[in-house]
Amino acid sequence: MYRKIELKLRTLLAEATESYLASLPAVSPDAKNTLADILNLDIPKEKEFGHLSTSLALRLAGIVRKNPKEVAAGIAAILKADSAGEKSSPIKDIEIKGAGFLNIFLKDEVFFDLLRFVNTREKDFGKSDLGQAKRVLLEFVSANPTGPLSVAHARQAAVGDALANVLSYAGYLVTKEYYLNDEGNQINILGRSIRLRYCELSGEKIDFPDDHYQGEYIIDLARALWTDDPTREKISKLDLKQRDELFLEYGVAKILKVIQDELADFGVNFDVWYSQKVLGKAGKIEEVLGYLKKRGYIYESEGAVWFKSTEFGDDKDRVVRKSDGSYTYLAPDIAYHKDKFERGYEKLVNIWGPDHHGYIPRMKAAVQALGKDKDALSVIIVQLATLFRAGQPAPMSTRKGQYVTLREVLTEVGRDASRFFFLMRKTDSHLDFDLELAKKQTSENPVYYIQYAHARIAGILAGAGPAAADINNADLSLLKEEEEEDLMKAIFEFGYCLEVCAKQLDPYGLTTYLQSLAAAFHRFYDRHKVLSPDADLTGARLALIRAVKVTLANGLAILGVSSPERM
RNA sequence: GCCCCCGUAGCCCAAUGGAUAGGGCACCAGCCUCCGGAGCUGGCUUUGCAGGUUCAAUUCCUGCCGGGGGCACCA
Repeated sequence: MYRKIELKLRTLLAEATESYLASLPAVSPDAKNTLADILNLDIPKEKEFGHLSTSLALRLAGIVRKNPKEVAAGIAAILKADSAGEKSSPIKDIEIKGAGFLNIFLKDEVFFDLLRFVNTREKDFGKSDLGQAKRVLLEFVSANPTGPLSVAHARQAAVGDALANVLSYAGYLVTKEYYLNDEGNQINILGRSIRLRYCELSGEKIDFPDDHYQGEYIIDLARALWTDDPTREKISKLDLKQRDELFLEYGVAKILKVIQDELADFGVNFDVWYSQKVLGKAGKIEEVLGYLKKRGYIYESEGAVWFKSTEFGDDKDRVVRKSDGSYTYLAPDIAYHKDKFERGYEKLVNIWGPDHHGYIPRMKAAVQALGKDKDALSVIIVQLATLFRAGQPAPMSTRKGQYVTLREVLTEVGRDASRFFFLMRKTDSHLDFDLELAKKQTSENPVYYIQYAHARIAGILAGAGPAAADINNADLSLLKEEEEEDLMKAIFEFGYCLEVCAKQLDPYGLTTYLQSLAAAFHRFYDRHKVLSPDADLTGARLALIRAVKVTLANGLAILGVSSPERM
């Protein structure tokens, strides 16, 4: 709905601008060519500046060497003349303000259509064709199955899932994928960690190395094997290599199950779990190295095999096969990304933790070595979330086995609050997560503030009786109060907000949007009564608040937060 | 050594290069005969420093200061 209006206005503005340029005596051909780049359309902060605004004239002024206000007046005059007689034009009025801003006011009908659209289409409200059905592979979390998920993974999961929803609404075809590092060094260490704990239980004296997994859960896993008589019997008959294999496979399977359950309880579901082991078994690593070698991006030095990533802007070349013959993480990763492209995805989005940010240049290099544009891969770095409890930061450290888990946060503050809080800051900014605030059921807590607005509307609609049934035939022209207009504008802005989120590959903007929408509703509610003896006005207001409810619900759903009818 | 994030009011944070830099907390003063007071209204004080690009910089670039975090033939 927003997108439809936006595209219409863009067309009208472009046409008017072209006519204006044609009317000038001599204009460099650049002016017309750059039009698409400089034609911005924004929702201004101040309502006196219209529903939508463009600084097109300011940008164009320099190119055509004219006064910005003059340019604005020229374009506005043509635009007004063009849309005056045309019924399909959404423009009610255009004003020139400030240095040369073109401020566009939309017809009331646009907003009435909007309300009817929202109340009819409900869950579809907010969807657009921005993504042009492009296939996107969104890979996130992808934590090694060597322990329960941490708070860092929790934020990545919240961001990834919400972003998937944002992109789906924006018209992309999104697949959510978890890359499972189920072999390699860390997994071998996991197997050995369990074995050592097992030996310990059998009474053997062991030396548990620092770089092994220290967590309690390793002991629990070992104990489960030790206390099961048939299993213990079976293990005693295996040789050392077979034992290691058993410990490793058992550990991965159990921990993977833990991770999957945690994510499911967090409301995050993946479409694909992609195994590194399977990738390797299919020979894709050798295949991609051969492919790169043929293209001249592979060489040997110091006994190791190197990928010439400097060719594509990386600081230094990177080892893909170590001098001991084993692969680095990079080798299967290049193979994995090649496979993503081969599965038909045009756009790859990876969500990584901050410990991987130095990894971006080499992965971008790999993508280019595979013959793709470097923009075919976007990497989003999710900065760490620091937990606070009563003003004190809670410690987190993956290696020491002393970290706060997703499970703990989930248990303490619940799914809705935790998912919302993880999204409250820009994804690549640090986030302080206040556990006490997240648990509070007051207006200080933004989740409750928004959900309360939703529940409040549900309460009114429930109390409206038969008046609510005929919502789409209401006379919306009765909505004339300032707070009513503010609400309609806020609903209109939903599509704009989603578009910005999709373009920035960051869902966090929705959290502030929803807070302001809820605030606009509470303000309206405080000043005007929905249910009144005036049946027509009641009908119109019911239509309005129902549209608010749908918008809140859609926004919350995108973030993975529920929208309760009662609280 | 290299890299990433952040410096906005007493505190926490907004602002896709735009117009008078927004909101919350706290503080002070108000609002229930009325659809949920988990709400609303009014008041108060701000862009770390120095340059640069631009018609326009909180935003982009360079340097510095301060805070947080990360990286090495680990994943």
